[in-house]
Amino acid sequence: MRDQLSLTFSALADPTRRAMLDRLAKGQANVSELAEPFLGSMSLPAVTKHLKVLENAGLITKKQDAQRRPCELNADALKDAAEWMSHYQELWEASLDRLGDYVKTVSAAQNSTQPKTKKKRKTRKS
Amino acid sequence: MRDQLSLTFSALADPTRRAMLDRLAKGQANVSELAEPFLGSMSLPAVTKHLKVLENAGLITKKQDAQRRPCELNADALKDAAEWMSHYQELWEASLDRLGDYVKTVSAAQNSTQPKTKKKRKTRKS
DNA sequence: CTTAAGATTAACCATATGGTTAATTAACTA
DNA sequence: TAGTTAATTAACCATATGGTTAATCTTAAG
Repeated sequence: MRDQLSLTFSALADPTRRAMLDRLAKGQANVSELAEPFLGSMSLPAVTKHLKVLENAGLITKKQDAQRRPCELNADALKDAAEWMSHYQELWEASLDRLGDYVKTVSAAQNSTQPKTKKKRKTRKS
Repeated sequence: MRDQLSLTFSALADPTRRAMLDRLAKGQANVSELAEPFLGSMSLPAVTKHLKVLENAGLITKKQDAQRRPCELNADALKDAAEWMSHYQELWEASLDRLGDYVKTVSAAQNSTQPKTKKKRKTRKS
């Protein structure tokens, strides 16, 4: 998955890895600390692999402290992904507006004695 | 990949699919229209599969118009993912602030040694 | 009725992903 | 030195992903 944006989204596409980032958002943690919530459901090498994915995506960095590997979140690596998504924000906000309009319309219709009927129109021609 | 957030991020983790969403952000398009930019590099069934991924993630919907399948963006499906990422925004802004502080520090140091030099201009963002 | 257009499905293949257990490395500790 | 702790690497396995070609389906157009 060559491009950076794909690497980022791919790294986020796993609940274990997102939980690890959530944990790191509260501060540094070494591997066994990060692993602790998951050791009931997966092994330590599996955790190592997840951390490798996050590291390759640039979302975390590992330091060294004796045998420990304190991991640190690099929230900056989320910026490009967030920016990509922000281009769509106006679109989903627009759809929320349309929902709001619909709610208003229904509400108005209920209040009126002669509700306006909406014609259903078959729209041709994209 | 059971949970919705993973489905969404996973769907976004491919440049072809992101390009398709970008196209759909400009309005409806049927499958062959969406496929057109990629037919030099992949077959139509491959396009169908990508669209299936987007559809399963709820990011697009397909209608029917004779043999055509006009696809529509559902930007709303990005909201949860965007919200998840927004929790990290303050963190990367904090790191930018630290960068800003660093730049100021360096700049101040330069000004003290070379009082008449112009301030360094920060590189623009896209 | 036959053919063409638009798209999907089926069958298949190579590689990636997410997990395992066992072995190994690295650094502290008794 | 021997043992323990923290983490990684190796080898392996099952399933998912992203692609292919060939066949199929559906609807429109001759």
